[in-house]
Amino acid sequence: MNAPMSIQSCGNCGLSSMWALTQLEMNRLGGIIKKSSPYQRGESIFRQGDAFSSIYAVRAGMVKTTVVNANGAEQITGFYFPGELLGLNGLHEKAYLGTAMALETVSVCEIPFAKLDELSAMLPELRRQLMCRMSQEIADEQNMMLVLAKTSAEEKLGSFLLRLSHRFKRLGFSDTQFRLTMLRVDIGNYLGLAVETVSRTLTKLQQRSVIKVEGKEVTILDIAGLTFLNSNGEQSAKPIALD
Amino acid sequence: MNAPMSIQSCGNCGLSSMWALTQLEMNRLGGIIKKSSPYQRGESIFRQGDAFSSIYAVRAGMVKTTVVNANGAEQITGFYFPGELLGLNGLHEKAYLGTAMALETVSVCEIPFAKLDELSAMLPELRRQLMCRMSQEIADEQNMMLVLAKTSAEEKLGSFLLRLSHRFKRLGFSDTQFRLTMLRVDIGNYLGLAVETVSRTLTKLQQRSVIKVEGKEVTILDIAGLTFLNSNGEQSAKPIALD
DNA sequence: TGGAACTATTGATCTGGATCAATGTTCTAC
DNA sequence: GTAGAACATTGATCCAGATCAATAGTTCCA
Repeated sequence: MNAPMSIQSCGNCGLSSMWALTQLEMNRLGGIIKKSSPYQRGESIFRQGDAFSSIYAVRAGMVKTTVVNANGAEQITGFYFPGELLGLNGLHEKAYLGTAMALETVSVCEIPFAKLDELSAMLPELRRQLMCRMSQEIADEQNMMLVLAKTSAEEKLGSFLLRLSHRFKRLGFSDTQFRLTMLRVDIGNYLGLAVETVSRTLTKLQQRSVIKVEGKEVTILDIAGLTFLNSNGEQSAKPIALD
Repeated sequence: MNAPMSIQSCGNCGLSSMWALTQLEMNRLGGIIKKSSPYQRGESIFRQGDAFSSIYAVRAGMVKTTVVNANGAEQITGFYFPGELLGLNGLHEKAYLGTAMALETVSVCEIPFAKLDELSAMLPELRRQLMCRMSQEIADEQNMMLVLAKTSAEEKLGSFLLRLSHRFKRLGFSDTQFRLTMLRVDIGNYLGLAVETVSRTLTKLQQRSVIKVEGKEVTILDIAGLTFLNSNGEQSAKPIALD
């Protein structure tokens, strides 16, 4: 069983399966969705400051979102998988608060928000799904805040790998063997660690036979070991919280 | 000009002014809102794991939300001011993902979510406001992630104080003099710092005449100095991002 | 196919903040 | 009021991870 070279979702924007909409609802939604041509690695889907008009559903490939922080440096705010929504944080500002950039060849569905809003008045399930997605995004970020606030480099990387694992599984891929689409420097940036620390920590976990790392390919050998990590590299009593 | 002993919002749950609804909409919304008796310090409004049924609008006083993390320790996920909404992260799980606890005497409005959802089908502006609030919550948390991921103790505390300052201002209070309702240990927990570091950093900022601290009362003396902090305690070129 | 730029790993050193410890201060309840 | 508990500050020490530096491996394109 090989890890995929890149992740692809199936169906209409990956929404049909994940949104649990009726056929009628899907058809109506389909009517407002625009499929755009694929983005190549490094291309941006929208940019910080652009006027907000649409949210985007990732169809295939991975996307990172970044903001330019106080010092003019780029800070990564998230990685997005197929089926996930981009741009949900721009509603209230009428502008995108960050830049969404393809990490590999990516295709997305553009969903004009005004139309989605109209439609959601008529389709209760769509409205609920949309709110649930936003709720999930809030919950997910709170989870990430926990990781950032409390943990050692090992815990941060452990949680990071577990989160990726869960999301790959949700997409129907192996949850024990997958590809780190993003660069080491991106991981460090996201987790608040120096690249060197990311590298060293991956090596350390490999030496302890918790994971195997070959370039971008990662295999989780001991998921319990990864789950029960604590700041001393010892086993802790309870798993690291997820989702 | 004295700092308030506790913050109180005016109007119907503080929603009328902040939600920009028509009188009709407010009346309809008012019909489904329950006002509960005040909570005393330390009392919880809802608890992690409770079945999700309502969101809550803070009317008066400050609230903290916490989750129990992997090690059984309590981790603070946010502080909430009057006018802000609690429980938005529970939608998709049908359960509250954390505990909301009063930091002082607090009153809230309970808004049953099922009814709010129904109503939002009919009232476009209400629907939009609700989504905007969720969007804002997402944006706010991303901002917090930036603080947690990148910054030194000084930057973290600087950003924290600035965020508080902005929110007090939004409520119509002084943005340069206010009361830290939460304990030092809460601040440390929230920011991923030891209590001792919080204390030392506040002292350091005071010695540099950026702020004045007297117990829970804080005065911002040099808002630019606080804004332009970077990890060296030097001035950086651009302000720390907010909201 | 070569080499320039980018990416990753590993080593050596330094430092900011955690931790441990002691003391001071502010609440709260009786 | 006062005692005890809870909270906050300050000092001393130590270590995880940042930073600096060198090298090795990859990718990309001319």
